[in-house]
Amino acid sequence: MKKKAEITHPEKIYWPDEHITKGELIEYYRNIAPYILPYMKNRPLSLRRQPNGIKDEGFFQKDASDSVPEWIKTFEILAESTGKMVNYHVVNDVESLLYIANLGCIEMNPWNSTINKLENPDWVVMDIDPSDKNTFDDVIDVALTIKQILDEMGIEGFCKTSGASGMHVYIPFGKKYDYDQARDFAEMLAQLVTERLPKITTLERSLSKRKKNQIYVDYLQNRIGQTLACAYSARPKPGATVSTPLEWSEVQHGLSPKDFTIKNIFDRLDKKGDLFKGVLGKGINLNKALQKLSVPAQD
DNA sequence: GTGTGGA
DNA sequence: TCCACACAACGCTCA
DNA sequence: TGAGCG
Repeated sequence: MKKKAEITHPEKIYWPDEHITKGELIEYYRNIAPYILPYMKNRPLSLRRQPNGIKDEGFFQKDASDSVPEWIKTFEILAESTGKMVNYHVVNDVESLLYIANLGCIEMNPWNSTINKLENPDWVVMDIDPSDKNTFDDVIDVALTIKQILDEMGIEGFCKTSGASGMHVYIPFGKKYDYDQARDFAEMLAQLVTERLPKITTLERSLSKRKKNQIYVDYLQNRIGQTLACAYSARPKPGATVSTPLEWSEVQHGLSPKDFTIKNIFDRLDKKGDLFKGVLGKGINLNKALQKLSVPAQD
């Protein structure tokens, strides 16, 4: 059985403004594989496919078709709402990654948990999702406020650009808690953020009810089956941006998510390495963290 | 992006 | 043989 | 039950 992704239509234009081709996307994933695979390994994958490039709205795909090659790993999960089994792709190696990319999947969206422990996420994620009236400096302020709260709890968080207009802050959970606990923790964090930044943040999910210049702090991404763009995933956005892990010292006004692209990220990785490693670490002690928050330090 | 079915 | 066409999500939340 | 949302 040969493990070899066949690449079709490499000359097809995916980013017309930049004249970036499908072949260049495939090359990006071939080179980024050592960095991105740890965050995709053994996770069910939601595919967002845009086989006609980023100007096309594309479609989501969860169920691997019957025609999936036998060397591609898949994993069946019951979809509660339909009662049907969904056979998810699982990408554990570079050839599988290239197979998925060749389907026109620009953006990789893995679950927050792995197939051997589906109910227990590896991390909590805070999704900072600005309106188009916010500046990226607003997004930075929200990320720094989350960082401040995490500092007060004595726990470490990891920040990345989403590659689009927002940022993601990950907190390692080490498969020690379930999705309900992850969600409750994220909701509490989001609540604290809106208390500290009431002018620019909201927990209101409905777009029509949100004030125009408010950032939605989305804690509901911490549910089974929910996905976000993976660290090091390309995004179907102008400039061919990449969701890029950051040092906290870089998270300051003036930073732009457009600075990190499939063309230039490798220079950065050569210098800084994988800043997201800790996300897969042993995970926080939830009780300890919550105690620190409710009992202010005495001195 | 691919598999199909009818012209 | 060619091409038009079908098909490729889920789950929560709120009204 | 259905529309909205990510």
